[in-house]
Amino acid sequence: MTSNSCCHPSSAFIDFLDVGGTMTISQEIANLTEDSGQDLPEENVQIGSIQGTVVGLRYYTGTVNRGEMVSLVRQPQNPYDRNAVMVANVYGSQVGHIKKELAAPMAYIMDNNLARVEGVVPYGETNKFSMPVNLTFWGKEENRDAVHNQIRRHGFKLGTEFKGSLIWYTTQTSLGRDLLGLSSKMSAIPLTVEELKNAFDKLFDDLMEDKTREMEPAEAVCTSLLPHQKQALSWMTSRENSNDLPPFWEEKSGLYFNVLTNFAVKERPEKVLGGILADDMGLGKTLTTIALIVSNFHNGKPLPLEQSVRSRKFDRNPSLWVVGTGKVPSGGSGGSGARATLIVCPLSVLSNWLDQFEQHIRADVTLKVYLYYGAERIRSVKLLSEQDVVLTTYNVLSSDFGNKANSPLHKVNWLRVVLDEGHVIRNPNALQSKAVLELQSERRWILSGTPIQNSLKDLYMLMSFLKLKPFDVKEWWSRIIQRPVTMGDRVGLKNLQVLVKGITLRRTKNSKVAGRMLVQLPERRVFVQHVTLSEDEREEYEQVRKEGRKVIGRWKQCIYSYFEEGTIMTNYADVLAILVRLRQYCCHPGLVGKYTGADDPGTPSELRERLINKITLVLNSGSDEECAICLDSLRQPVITYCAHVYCRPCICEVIRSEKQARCPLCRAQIKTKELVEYPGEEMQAGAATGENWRSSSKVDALMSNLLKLRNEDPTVKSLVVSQFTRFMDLIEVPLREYGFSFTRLDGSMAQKTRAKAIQDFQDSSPGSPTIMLLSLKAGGVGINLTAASHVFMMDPAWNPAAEDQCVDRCHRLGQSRDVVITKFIVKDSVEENMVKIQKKKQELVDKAFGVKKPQDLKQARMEEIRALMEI
DNA sequence: ACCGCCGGGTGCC
DNA sequence: ACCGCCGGGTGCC
Repeated sequence: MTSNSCCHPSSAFIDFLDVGGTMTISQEIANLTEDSGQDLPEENVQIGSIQGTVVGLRYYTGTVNRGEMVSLVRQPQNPYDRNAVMVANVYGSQVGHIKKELAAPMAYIMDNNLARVEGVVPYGETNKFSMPVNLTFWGKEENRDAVHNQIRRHGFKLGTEFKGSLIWYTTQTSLGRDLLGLSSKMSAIPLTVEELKNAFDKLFDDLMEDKTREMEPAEAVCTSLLPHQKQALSWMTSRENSNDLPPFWEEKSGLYFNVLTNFAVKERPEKVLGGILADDMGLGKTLTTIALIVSNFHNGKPLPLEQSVRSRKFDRNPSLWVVGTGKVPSGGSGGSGARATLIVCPLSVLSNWLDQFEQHIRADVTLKVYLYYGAERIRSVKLLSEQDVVLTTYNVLSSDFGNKANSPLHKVNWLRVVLDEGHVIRNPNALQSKAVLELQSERRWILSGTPIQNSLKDLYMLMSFLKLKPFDVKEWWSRIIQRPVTMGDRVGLKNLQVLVKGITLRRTKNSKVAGRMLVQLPERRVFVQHVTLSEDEREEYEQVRKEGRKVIGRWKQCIYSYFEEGTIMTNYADVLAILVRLRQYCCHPGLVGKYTGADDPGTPSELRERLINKITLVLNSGSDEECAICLDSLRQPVITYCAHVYCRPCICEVIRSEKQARCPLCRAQIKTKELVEYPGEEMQAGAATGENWRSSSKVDALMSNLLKLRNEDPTVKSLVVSQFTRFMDLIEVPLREYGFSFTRLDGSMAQKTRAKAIQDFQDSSPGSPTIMLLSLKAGGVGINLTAASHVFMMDPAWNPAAEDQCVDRCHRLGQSRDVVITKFIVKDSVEENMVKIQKKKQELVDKAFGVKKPQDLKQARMEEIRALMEI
């Protein structure tokens, strides 16, 4: 028998998808040093099993069924025995305790994280005083001996399976075995990596059976819905009005029974009203949601709205944004009386929601929309409850939640909570995730174009938000879905598919309705324009390249031979620093700041200098870095000693809320006084946008394109995209000089200015800006820039997906012209190297999964770094 | 608990 | 009998 650790597909290969994802540099660096998670099969093998006894049944109310899964919880504070191990059922009710003799070694194993213990009660469910429990130990291979020894020292012995249980339990599926706590070594042949990848790809591909019924929106919606939007509306409405039991629950002789855990309760499990709308970007999730809000109030009736002869007064500035007159009709709200829908979204799409409400709701009806945002927001539970819609951001929500005493959003009983770009709550440790879980609502929706970012772990948070019992508790999610699936268990995968299918609607741009494409988008054509540096530029570039090679040469040896994690991280950051300089030279020599070479971090002041270098690098990389806590653009950026960058308020909140605060990205200990601030721009070399401005080959190439375009058709609008905001500063000079009207959007802009910039650009009246300077990641997804039909990519990004997403902002629903994309690449430079890496990443994503094990994953990362160093 | 364990009652065959 | 045996009281951690 081979060991479990050798050939099972692991979640690592799913994580590896991230190469095509949208990682920021600091996340990339963090990933190099991080272990790849806790649930890799290598760390999650079956160490052994033993039958134990649950005692003290008569003192507790929790009951179990034959074959039911139970959880084991340490009770170190138990006054009778500090080794106490409590046994609880799926709803968390205590069933009893593990008999103390066995609890003693279990306590040691659990407290020292040698293994996780899972229990299943095989029979004896009606016993009065005690019952057997099959215990299975899961943990890292390296802990196997320690666990076995510990058990043996107390006079027990771990076996590999339970004897006799199969006599009455005939299910031959691996799930059946799992329910008994049996070894899954006996399971059917596990899925191969390819099969699992395929299954994963298809996870959200719904065949649309039962989901093709259409529904007309309420009259208050003045936009006519496309067929697929009517289908989504119909499906969402039926999800909200459903009386069905949640997935995997059945009614059996007056009891409600969960077929996966064998758990039964008298009370009907709470209905899960809502789900995941996972349509591709541009299919109109926002419009569909607006239609849902006004079309499906209580009892399947439309939201009662007053008609008004007055035309709508539209004013963006006041925080109270009421469409029409302000009176709330009293009648018509049946049931609980909950009225308001809360929409939580990233800052970048806030204005889009307002636009869409204005655009799609008839001007003569009264829809109360309150923008709960900004310092002036009114924290009144009453006011919020009386709205039809309350719009807010993840930041506002978590910042209110942070001040526990005063979070009005958490005191309202919402009719509906909608999480836009809901995948941002994928990290359960983030404050905003916790804040979102605490919201009280009858119905819950997640809107997301990318419901699974990189692994199953992300899905857990979504289940948790939807309150899909028992998957809202980590242990049950892991036992029933995550672990079986990552170990290639077919039944586990089947369950996952049933689960996802029941609550998700996903269509892609390529989906078909009755044989026709959902949406026919205009073409998009990509041209690469090679730029040759002038002699002067080439000379400077070569100078910097030589310096860089010298620095890199110094570490190459230690990287090529094996490497210490710490060294590799700092070196990787330094390699990136050198590369940023070269990339800047390719764009414009005026971009390049002074490079302060980094040697060993010795004294704190040197460390400090290194950290300042690093944060400067991150912020100037032009990638509009996100804070990993709020997942929004960095505000008051600070860097930790472990070299991770966050917003100061976010990380301070983390430090405040935990006794032993740890870095959310790498779990290193962090302290407020060790945070290093970004010193600001003053140490930058002046970008020379003033009198001594000079052009560059790339700027010349851009300008000649723009001028030619204006000659051909003066109404054509273009996006000029760069990762370097200071490059955008430089480009502004010739744009002005040649009389272009332009606007600008970058990560540093406040919400108001952003919205204004987008609005101005989208405006088609004569004299409106024809060019938008756009920083690659500004604002994230969701922004609508369909006025543009040309995109100029000034500098290549590490990540091809980031470029695609950027193009998607104009190549989406509403675009009437073909979209032409021009990518500038400097010949014989780091940029060509980057294009190669882009291609490699894309290949990996496409055919993917040649990589299974974390070692290979690390190897792949190393290959990438090596490739990067070939400058 | 139709057990094990405890401790009091008891004591030839 | 400083034992064995009996049978009642009792019972998670």
